Amino acid sequence: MSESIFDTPEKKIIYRHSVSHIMAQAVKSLFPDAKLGIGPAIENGFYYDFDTTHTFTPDDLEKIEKKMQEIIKSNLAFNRKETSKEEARKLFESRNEIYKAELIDELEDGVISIYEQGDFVDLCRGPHLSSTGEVKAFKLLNVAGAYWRGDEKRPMLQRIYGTAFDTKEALDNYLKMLEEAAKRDHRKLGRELDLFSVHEAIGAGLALYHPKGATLRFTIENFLKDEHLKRGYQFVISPHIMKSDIWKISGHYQMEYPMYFFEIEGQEYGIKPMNCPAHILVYKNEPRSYRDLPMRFFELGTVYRHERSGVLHGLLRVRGFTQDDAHIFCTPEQVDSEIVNVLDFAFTMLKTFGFDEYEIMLSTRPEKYVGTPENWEKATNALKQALDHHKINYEVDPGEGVFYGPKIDIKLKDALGRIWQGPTIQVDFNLPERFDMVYWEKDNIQYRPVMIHRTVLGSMERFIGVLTEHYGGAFPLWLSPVQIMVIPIADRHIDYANQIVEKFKENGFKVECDARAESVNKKIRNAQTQKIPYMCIVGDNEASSQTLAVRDRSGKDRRDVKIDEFLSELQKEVSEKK
RNA sequence: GCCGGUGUAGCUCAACAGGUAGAGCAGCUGACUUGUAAUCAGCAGGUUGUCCGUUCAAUUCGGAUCGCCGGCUCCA
Repeated sequence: MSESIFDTPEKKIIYRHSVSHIMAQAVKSLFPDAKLGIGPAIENGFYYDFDTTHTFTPDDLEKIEKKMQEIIKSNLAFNRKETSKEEARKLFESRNEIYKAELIDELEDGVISIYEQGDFVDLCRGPHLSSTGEVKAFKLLNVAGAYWRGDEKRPMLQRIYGTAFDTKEALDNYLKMLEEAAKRDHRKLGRELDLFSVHEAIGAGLALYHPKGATLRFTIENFLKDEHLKRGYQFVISPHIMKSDIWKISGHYQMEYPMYFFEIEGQEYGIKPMNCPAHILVYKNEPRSYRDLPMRFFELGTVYRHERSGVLHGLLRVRGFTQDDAHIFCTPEQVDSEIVNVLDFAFTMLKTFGFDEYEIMLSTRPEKYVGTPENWEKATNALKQALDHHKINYEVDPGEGVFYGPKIDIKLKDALGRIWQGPTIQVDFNLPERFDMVYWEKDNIQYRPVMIHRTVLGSMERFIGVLTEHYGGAFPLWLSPVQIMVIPIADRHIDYANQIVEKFKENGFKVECDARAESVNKKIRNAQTQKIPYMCIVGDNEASSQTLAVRDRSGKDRRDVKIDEFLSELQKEVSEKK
């Protein structure tokens, strides 16, 4: 056993949870009317929810921090007490803690533990530190609204977030890490690297790709298309608007899916939020035999969804986005192998793009569902087996499947560790039914095909956003929108620089020439801040010997490099996608 | 959508307690022709997000609205 109070994940939780109690005590002493919500430890910190008529300001956070310091200084013991449910209820009701009383009501009968430090009492399972004086370093970070019990129909409380460490240095390092992460924010890099923009005049959640952003996207899309062809997918293309009739068949209309609707000559149309109905109609366009299956239809399908204004976030959450969408129609027997293949596809893609950190969730049958329990069981098992087949660690998210089928979600992290859903594999029993899809078996009987919805990147927008943060804007050569910057030292070297540029272009590289009448230092600095992988600086030496001076973005500098040798190096690097 | 914050030049930021806006970078012009992270000088650039209100006077105060930021809820 270690003496440290902060060296395992469990101990960190105890420590931070204790700090959240100290914060709650401080808040109660400064704002006695504040009612307590819940106050758990979370990854990298803690929070506590309060219901009070006072609105917390940044100044308040400082005051609360001061109070917390006092509490820590007075080294109050955390005392555990056990009591009955009724006693506990009485206690918290007498203190006007209606939220705690509600929590107690939902606890099972029996012993209930409460924790006290000084005059502060909290319903809590514990455990805690032994006394407040053990806390060495903490900081309150921000205040945000949060619905009581995460239910938007219930009151909104004020949540104060904070973090705590066992040393001042560790706290400072964490705060510094947050600052560094903010520099990798794709919204900041998107502007600095001239990748994309959003405009109030165009609308929230609607991104414009600039030439460099579009180049990056095309590179990814071209690669995606090739990979899909290799894996037996066929391309389809569908329109952006479709009559409401089809959204009634699919059910989006009745379930009030957040779509945009409008009218043309008295006929109502909806802008597609999904591509599936179109793909289904391609399938249904003629009779299908078991010999045709599986059919895999792929589309870079641009969809629009009315996302609520408060959820929009750079490229990571937008209202118009392009999914790398495909629908696989197969026989029940083919489901297993199709899922294995899709998972393999998704992981191969993530690996290619350098992602090694992601979370995988298997979402099972929700309360409201269509299809038979047997089919759900079968599909869920197919998903499980595919995960096991790839020896993948995953978590089960019980009841979080879509109403039409279970799914596997792969979640990617942004620079700050926030989680965004990327690739998804969903088994669907609903739409084949609603659209009355069939195929003819050997026995000349019609059967219902199984449908699998899947993306391997998620959406181009979200993927590019996460990818930008992942690389901090320094994309590997094959993805870089500008791969090489040629920098002539003086005007007399521009001709040679242009020859070099042509040579690179002929070989399929994305190259620019900085022929401005600026200093070499400035041009290098510029290319450097643009995170361009290679700079070719050319002056008298290079022009006379037909060579290059190559500087890479790590700052390494090589002289007298032969052009053809450099070209083949570049080609190798691109083909390796490193 | 909800809670809180915020909105000044293309970008990053100034402008004491209301007195009608300033810098650096970027841009343009000129000079310099440069050897591995910012050459110098000049010029230009804003009805302070928008609308309404309070006031002799609003970037500054109040309201509404739009956008953005942090959360919550919801999702690729």
